[in-house]
Amino acid sequence: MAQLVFDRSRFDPDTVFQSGQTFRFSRDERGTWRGIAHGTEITAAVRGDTVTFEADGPEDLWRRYTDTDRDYGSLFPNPDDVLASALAYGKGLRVLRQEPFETLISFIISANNNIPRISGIIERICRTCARGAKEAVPFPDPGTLASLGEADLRALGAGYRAPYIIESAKRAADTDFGTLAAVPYEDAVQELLKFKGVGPKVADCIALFGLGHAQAFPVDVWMRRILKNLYGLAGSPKQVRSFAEERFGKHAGIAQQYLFHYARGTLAPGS
DNA sequence: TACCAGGAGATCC
DNA sequence: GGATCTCATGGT
Repeated sequence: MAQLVFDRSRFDPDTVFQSGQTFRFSRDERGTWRGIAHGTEITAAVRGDTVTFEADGPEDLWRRYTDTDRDYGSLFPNPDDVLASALAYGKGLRVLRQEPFETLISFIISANNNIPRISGIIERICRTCARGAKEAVPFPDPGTLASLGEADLRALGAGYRAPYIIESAKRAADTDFGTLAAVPYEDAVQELLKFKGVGPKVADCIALFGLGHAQAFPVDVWMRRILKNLYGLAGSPKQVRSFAEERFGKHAGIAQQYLFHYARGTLAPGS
């Protein structure tokens, strides 16, 4: 059993697990978070300013998963006013390093969808693939998921994304995600775009959350919202990405996660 | 009822 | 290359 103890300013489960990058965690009455990642059950208990993170497996895996060895403060030495506010607002937020296949399918489901529904669909998929009554069920491997029928996935609420999920699961079975994590960001995105249901935004989410490409900058409705309202920039997703690359540098994706969280917490929907 | 949600595919030019 | 329409589903 690996046990990691953090100050809440370094890893805050209340922020990380509600930030829309993972969909498999929930909080109990006592404030303890439970979920599953890399096929392993995780608990993260909050007591005052101390966070105790526990999971089976090597400590290295969970240090990498939580991205807690990296000093985010040093990544943005001279943030502009907006980013400075977002960094302060999201104190304790981290960009998780998740399983590529789970990230791929989760963000295919995320397209034109909302976070509570995404979580529900994923949970039902995991439960269906597990066929058991265990409390926590892992995310299925590509072969198991691909063996579900399109009708099965529609019955679980996936809607028109059902065929995308099956096709992409089949393709993932023949994909070496380790290689995609090692090649340059642009090359990884080109490869990810070959999956059905993966466009520019979803490809960036997979590159950032699943492959560790910190320069990936997913542009969604919230990002366009914050760039329009707080930066006065109303351009296409492509223009927004080039602005982000210039403004936030090679760790733009980490800035993006803070800006996303900040926008959802402070800006009005539809603004 | 119409609109929205961490968009993408298909089809148009 | 960009503009436009449609795509399930559940919540407001």
